[in-house]
Amino acid sequence: MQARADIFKALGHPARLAMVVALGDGEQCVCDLQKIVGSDMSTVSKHLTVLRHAGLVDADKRGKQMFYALRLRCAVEFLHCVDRALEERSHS
Amino acid sequence: MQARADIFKALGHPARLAMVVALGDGEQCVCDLQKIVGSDMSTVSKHLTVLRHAGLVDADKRGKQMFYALRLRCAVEFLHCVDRALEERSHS
DNA sequence: TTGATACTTGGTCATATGGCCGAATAACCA
DNA sequence: TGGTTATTCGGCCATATGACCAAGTATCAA
Repeated sequence: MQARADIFKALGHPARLAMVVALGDGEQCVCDLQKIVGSDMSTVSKHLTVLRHAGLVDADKRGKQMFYALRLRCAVEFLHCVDRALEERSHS
Repeated sequence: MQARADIFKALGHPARLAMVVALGDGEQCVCDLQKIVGSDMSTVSKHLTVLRHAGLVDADKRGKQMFYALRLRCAVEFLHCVDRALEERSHS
């Protein structure tokens, strides 16, 4: 149960979730992800470590850049359902 | 993004996730959920407040018991995908 | 081999989280 | 009314998290 919860926990931060959403469109380097979340690169890097440790993303170093790719695609689908729920809630 | 992350965050604790899984089979009172997670009832109650606040569960008081029910059914489906991923990982 | 770029790691610190305890509240029973 | 059960709320405290800065590592380019 802890391992399963760790996956949700990893997604439970706006910066990490935003990165996962971005990675849904394909791999990105840390520098691109940094532009998206807007925090210090060291902070972004630590967030990516969390995602990687949870098995949500894969890392691949090419040249001096590190490319991250989404591993758990179904996270994006669940997010659609979450968005629909938030949508409904905002209408009441 | 914060609202979306809050949903994942709410599921990001083993006790809360276990309760959500249990609620997947139908509503339960706090006393039943307490037996499942095994912590103090006040702790369980606070966890349920987190789940309720995230919109994951609904609460309904009947008599002296409070019944909680799962609202975001798709969480269970996503959990299946998570389990498959953990399964695969354990085989490597 | 010096310098610049792209990351990661370590340190520090404020804030958030999660646990239990004990007290309040609510509903029902005697 | 008084007692028991079910749940929530308010503290309190230890630990976890997240942010930044500064320093370290790796790769490429001049």
